[in-house]
Amino acid sequence: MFISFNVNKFCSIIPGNIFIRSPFFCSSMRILFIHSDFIDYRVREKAIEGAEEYSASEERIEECLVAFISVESKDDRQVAEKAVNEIKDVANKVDTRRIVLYPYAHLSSDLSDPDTAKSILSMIENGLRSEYEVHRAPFGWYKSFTISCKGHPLSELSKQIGGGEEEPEALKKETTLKTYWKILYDGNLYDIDVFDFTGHEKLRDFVNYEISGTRAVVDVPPHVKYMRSLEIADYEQGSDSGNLRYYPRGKLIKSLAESLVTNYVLDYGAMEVETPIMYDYEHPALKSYLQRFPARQYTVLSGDDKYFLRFSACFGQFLIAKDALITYKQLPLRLYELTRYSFRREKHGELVGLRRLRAFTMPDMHTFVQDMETAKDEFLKQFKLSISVLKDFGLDLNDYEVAVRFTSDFYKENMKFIQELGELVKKPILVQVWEEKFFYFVLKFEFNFVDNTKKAAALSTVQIDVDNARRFNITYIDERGEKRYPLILHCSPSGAIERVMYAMLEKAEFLKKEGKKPVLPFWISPVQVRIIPLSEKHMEKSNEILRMIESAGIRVDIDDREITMQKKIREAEMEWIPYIVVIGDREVSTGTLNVRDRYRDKTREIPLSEFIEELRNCVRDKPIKKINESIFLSKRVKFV
RNA sequence: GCCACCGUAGCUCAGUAGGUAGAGCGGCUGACUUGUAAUCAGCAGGUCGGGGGUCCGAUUCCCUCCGGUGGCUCCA
Repeated sequence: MFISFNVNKFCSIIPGNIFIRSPFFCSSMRILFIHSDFIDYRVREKAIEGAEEYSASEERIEECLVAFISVESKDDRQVAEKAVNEIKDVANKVDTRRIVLYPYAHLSSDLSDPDTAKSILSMIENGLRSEYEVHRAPFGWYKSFTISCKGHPLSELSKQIGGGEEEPEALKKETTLKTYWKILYDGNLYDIDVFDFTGHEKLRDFVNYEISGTRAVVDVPPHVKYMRSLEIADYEQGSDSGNLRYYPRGKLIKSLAESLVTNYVLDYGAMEVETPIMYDYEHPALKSYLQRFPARQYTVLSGDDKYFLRFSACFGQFLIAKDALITYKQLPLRLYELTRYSFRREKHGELVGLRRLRAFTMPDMHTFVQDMETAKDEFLKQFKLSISVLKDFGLDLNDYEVAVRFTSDFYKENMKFIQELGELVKKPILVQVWEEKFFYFVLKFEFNFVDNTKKAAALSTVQIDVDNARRFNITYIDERGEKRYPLILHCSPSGAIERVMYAMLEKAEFLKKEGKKPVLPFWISPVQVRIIPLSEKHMEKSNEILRMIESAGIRVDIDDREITMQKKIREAEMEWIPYIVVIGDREVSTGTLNVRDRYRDKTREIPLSEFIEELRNCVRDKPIKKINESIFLSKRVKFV
């Protein structure tokens, strides 16, 4: 599942950092700017044979912009021109007319040959000479220098200038890409600024998040404290940031969530496959694709070979589909994998709890279809599938915001279809229209969860991909025996599993804010029933009841510790356990249970057999797994 | 990636105007044998995130690295 709608610059400006991105893609000139009170350099001795002739021995230039430059192996005239523009840009910002070009090999490990470097430096010098006073330190000499950096915010910058041919067409378009934002409601499209968001506050938060980028200043999102206090997951300092550890309860929740999504997708008609987690940088199909995404992946060096860790299951499934013999009779063909893990080296400042990780678990289904009509039909079905999946996680349409994005061409031909999506959810949705196709897809939706800090995170999503069959050479045989490219739907019916866990925890916090007790859906609660014996003499009866509940496939445990009953109840409540059953003399004699019910927030009397039947109904059609720790609380380890 | 703040016992946090630290919870031991969110007492537990510097002396001041968080930027 490739997900993108915002755009990023191919080469970014990161002050104070010279090595900006992975060197594996294309070469690019590197420049370090220092706005200086002065620079003073002395030429010592020749460093290389091709050193430039130079007569003076010392030079001092006052009040100038010094550009330390490394020319890299593939730099050319085009790069020189860009460099001229960059230097002009910086010179104007710091308001100086005096520029020192200083050849400086140490910014790069992939240098060009000396002749190329000299000619490119000359090109830059000539490009600047008409407007600036340009000084040039000689190339190919060892030099000593003293520099005085002004130290204001713009006085130190590093830039990387990419080669023209390496920059993909699609990325150039980014800057000129036009999009429109609308709200679709009751079959009408409204402008954002005239739409009345009353009663749709979360949608407004989502819209703000998407369009204006405004963010409320708030604390850590509440799911982070729950993720630790409920012993679900935790940061792992021994790994890279964004790679979490899961404790037994978290692992259980995660497994159950994975099973649920997988069951849905298999019922929907997909075939589960498994594909490698790392791929060759030099593979032709992947290479052309990867060029669009600057250094966002983990790199693995194995001997002399370079691999990247997958960021979705797309490659693996596309490479399978490419080699498969597919005929029109077998379409739609659906392949599915639950990627454990997908990897994205998200920026450090972006990582938070379970909301955004560098290693995450992504259910990813690809549906290959013949034509747009079938694609739309599948899109609609998968839209509904996604709603069902999220519902089982306790997330209904009020808990997330719907965004639909498409190209204007697609809209012209499919207005009714888009309106149908709006009618399905019966609430306003955010619409983004691209003037022309920029990504590989023409239509996508996402369900976005807005959390307690008013930040949005995408959950379910489906896209109609019109490009990648061609790129990966995936074909099917049509009715006339000819090879044709299918359309491909990318679908993650839940979004990343960790993100679903995040949404459930954030939703629990919303419940708490409403004065209700935070809780997880019954089927996914790591402990569903806790038995609390009133004293030691009730242990035997407690064990008996435990076995009966357990045999119905319910996760039940027993608090056999020698502490007060009040304390046991308090702790069970803090663990969000749905049902708490105290066993004392009354229960032993009557056989009726007194159940403390967290969903209804009350205690009630119920015969054991009825209680078991009720629980059994709650987990019908849901994945069932055994408890993942000792059933005896006295044997439990505290992980946090 | 940039900027800011934070990192003290297993957890949550207090404190030290520079002289190596304290509470609550948790743990252990003992008493209590309990009817729906914390029974009482005693004990143990810390190279004050890592490294470097200044100083007679650093957990405290400075630098740096790591980790966390917020903002910016960005998000296949």
